[in-house]
Amino acid sequence: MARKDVDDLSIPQEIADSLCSCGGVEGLVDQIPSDQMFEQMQGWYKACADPVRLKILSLLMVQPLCVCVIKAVVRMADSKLSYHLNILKKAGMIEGEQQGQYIIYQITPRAKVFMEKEVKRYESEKARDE
Amino acid sequence: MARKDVDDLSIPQEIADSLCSCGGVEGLVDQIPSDQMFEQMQGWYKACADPVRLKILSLLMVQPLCVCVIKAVVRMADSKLSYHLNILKKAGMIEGEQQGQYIIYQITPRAKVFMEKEVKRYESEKARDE
DNA sequence: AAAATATTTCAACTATAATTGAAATATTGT
DNA sequence: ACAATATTTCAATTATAGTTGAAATATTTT
Repeated sequence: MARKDVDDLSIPQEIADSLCSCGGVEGLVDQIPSDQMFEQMQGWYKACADPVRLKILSLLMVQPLCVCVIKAVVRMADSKLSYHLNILKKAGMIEGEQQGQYIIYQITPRAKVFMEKEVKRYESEKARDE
Repeated sequence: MARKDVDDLSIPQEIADSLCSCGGVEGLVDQIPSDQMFEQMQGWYKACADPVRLKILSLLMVQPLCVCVIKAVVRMADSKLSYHLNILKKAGMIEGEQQGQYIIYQITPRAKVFMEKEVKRYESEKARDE
């Protein structure tokens, strides 16, 4: 079965051999996560695919903040900031709670773990490159 | 200076207090990475913000593969696949090398480290949720 | 209850990303 | 040189994401 898959594709011998030893195209697919998982993982990467949103996440790693303080740092129109906050909220990376006149946002524990790891990874790579 | 920043914003007392103890808006900014870093980090998240591209990365974590094998797994038009491969290549997450008739792609070491960590993180979170 | 402040929502618009199919390029086998 | 296969490139289109400014909502202060 696996052999057949591989033969049908007419691929380079080297690739074909190792493909066979891992069970052909079928075996390959068995070794990777499910489509559903890629679908879900994608969400956070989309949310993080913007420098302003990464900055907001970093700010909230320091402490919870109201929108006005975030605004004072990122300097953009209210509605624009609100749009980006909403994307992070929908992705489950931040949560907002009304406190009186203000809405205080905080980073979710899971997003904090993610960001801590990522900042470390990035910095260790940068350090190695120098 | 920091005190002034905070007063100008007229923010909730609780936030104001902790903002002051960390040096006001200025102090806050000092504690987060540079804009340039967010700009650079963004690149990989953009590249990963698509389930097909995540799947391709996972496939290449198993072994280097020619385009035709990747195509056999992800099942899409050549030009579409090529488009996504190019995005991963431009982001520095994969590299392609012509070998005869074929082009063999492989994941870069840095991208492999990233993906390994991410898959682990995702799975440990999923495990905790159950 | 009216005015002030903080924040969000909405609709119109602009910009960027993804898809499509045809044509181009590169390599191999005849 | 020619036909076949693998892959990319291109231009046109469609779809999605981001921006803008005005209006709406929520809360507090007067």
